[in-house]
Amino acid sequence: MAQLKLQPEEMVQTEIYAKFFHGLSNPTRLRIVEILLDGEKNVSQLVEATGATQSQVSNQLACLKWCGYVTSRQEGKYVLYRISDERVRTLLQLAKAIVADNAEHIRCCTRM
Amino acid sequence: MAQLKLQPEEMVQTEIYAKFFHGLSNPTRLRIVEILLDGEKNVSQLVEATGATQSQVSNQLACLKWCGYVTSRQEGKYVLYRISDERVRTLLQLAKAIVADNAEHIRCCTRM
DNA sequence: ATGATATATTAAGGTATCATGATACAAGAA
DNA sequence: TTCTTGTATCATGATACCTTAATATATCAT
Repeated sequence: MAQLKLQPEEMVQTEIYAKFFHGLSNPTRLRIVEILLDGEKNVSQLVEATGATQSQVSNQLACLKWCGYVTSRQEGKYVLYRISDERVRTLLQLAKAIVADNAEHIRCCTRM
Repeated sequence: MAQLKLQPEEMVQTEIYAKFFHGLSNPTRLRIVEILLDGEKNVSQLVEATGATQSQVSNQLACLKWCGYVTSRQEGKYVLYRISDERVRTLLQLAKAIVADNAEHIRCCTRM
């Protein structure tokens, strides 16, 4: 039996944090976050900037929103997304700094 | 067609960072990292502390090692693991701080 | 109202990841 | 050597995740 998804009530702290990190574990989602760190964007702009499909972007934005990385507001027919917490910028910078000395290692990882 | 794993050469920066975050996206792996932040441990101690199987712990340690989170050294018949970069502690603290105001949101996330 | 554009949601299929169990490897003791 | 303990690897099966395509919803213009 593989990993069984827990019900919200039985999810403990560690699982919540793991889920939070999972938010940044997908290249498309991470790219979206990076782009939004440059400023508020609507979905079409994100589609353009990422090269992903509209459906993909919308779905990943939903994930990011659930995880608390982004918030959105409607403006006319557009929906504008932005980073909800400036500390996300620091988080990414820190991760990049840590990765810096290990990039080649991670690149070659075949275990996940 | 779902996600196709890229060859190391064609993996770009964003994918490397995503992979790095993926390292912390599994509860068992994250727990191991948290435990190791308390000090060097051997595999058996980690099995004991996490409640996971030996196989599971070894496998996840391999992932964490590839990602550069931990390093290991042999000492007699034991293999001791430790956090390879103290900044990982900061990374976790920062993540927890960001999550703090969004825990309930993340807990209920059904999109991933 | 209808049509056009922007975004969200859903279902289906394929791939990646994970847990399990078995097995292999390594080091020390007898 | 064999036995024991500690650790790593591998194959299998099950679940989770991602992508795609279709469809639904929303807003604005006509």
